[in-house]
Amino acid sequence: MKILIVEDEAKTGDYLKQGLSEAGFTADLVRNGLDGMHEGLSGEFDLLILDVNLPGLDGWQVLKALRAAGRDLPVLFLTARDQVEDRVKGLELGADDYLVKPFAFSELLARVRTLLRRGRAKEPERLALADLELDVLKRRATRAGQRIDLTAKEFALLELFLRRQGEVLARSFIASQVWDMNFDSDTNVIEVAIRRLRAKVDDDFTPKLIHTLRGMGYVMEIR
Amino acid sequence: MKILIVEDEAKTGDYLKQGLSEAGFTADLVRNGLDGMHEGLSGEFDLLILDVNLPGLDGWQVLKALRAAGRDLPVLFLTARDQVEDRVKGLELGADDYLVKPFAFSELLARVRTLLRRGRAKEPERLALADLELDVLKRRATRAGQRIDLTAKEFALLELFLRRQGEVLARSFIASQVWDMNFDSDTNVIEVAIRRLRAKVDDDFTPKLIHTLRGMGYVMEIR
DNA sequence: ATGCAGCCATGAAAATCCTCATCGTCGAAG
DNA sequence: CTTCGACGATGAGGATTTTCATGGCTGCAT
Repeated sequence: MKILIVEDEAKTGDYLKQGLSEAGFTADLVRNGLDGMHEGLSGEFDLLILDVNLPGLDGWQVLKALRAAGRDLPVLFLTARDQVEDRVKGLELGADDYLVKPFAFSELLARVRTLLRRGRAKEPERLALADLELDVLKRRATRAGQRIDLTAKEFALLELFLRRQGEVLARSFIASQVWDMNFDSDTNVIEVAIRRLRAKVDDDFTPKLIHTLRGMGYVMEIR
Repeated sequence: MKILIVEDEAKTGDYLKQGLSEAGFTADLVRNGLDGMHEGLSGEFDLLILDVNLPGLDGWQVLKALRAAGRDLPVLFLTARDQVEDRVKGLELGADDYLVKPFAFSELLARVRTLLRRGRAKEPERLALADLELDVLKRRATRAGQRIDLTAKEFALLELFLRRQGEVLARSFIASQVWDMNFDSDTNVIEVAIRRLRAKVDDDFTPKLIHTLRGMGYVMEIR
């Protein structure tokens, strides 16, 4: 799989190239938008990692040019800060995912793999149950149309629940997914996290969606 | 490489066995101390992961029996809480490393790999510079004989500095090691972390050990 | 029916970590 | 030597996450 990286900052670019190579991809790096556009038009890449901030031709312009030329490869945007406008603009122009700098490399790798597997996303990825909705890309949740702000852990937990709705999730499973922890009952982080999530997602609404199954774990479903 | 896991709690045991198998090791699991001792005596394993809390024969007894029989394989202890006595007792009995539950699987994997690479530790692993000492196993730091409490990040940072003493560590490198982050200059977490570490390790002592190299990064050394 | 034990919920405090604004300092350039 | 700009230091504030203590509920045993 060939990946093109368009990134002007030397350290970040090298880091990405090396990391992706070590992960078994073929990665090429160019350091400005113009080269990025040319290479991207060549059609030999399966994925494009595109920094928004580039000298000269910026990321948006590169993306626009590629889409205009009918290039359909998946594009992962790198944005400098968590500016909602940036994200939305990128997604509208046809980016398939984005990542806010600074980010963990493992996170990037996960997204790259997802994009390569599923190709270009035609639909924004949305998860929902009853009137609760989660826009995974924009990292935004709403219930009954009301915007809900979530922290990182809350988001991870809710995403897990929504992806597994109707399934009973054991604490050990939740711990391994959300905390990367081998669960050993000497902490109640999970209960507390569930509490926080409930406060935001269930407390002021009906019907309740998060249910406790004594001795087993939790389920998300309509009752 | 064959690894023997002695763990009574089903979930934890299965989790470990599966995780280690997926990482390319051959892992066998037994659920009580007696079986653990017998399998351990068989001599066909390269590493032993041993829970302290076991019904019947506990982890310490198993370890003692193995060492008494002259078995020299590396042993990684799992302790339930961060009880200093437990750690010390385990290490005295001849454990080579320990891990406090709950733990991240990646952490376990890292330790397993270290142990398999270096074999039995004859010496407790200590890092030092001037009158600053760090006992990596006990996760304890002292300077001029005075005990210093460190948080997780502080510990990781200090360990990095001590392992690389005399080397100039660029921010991007520190970020990748301690934060698993792709560094992008829009945050000063590193400066802040250095500040906190200096407050504990350098502020009240002479000579200073952490030095700033403008435009390059930081070094730990005696000046 | 009553009591008990285990499990879970909950609020509050504490710890840790990150962000932000401001200030100081170093070094190059004039 | 002085000035300026960039880089780093620092303190305070805030957000998030974890720990802890307590109390309630459920289902089983008596």
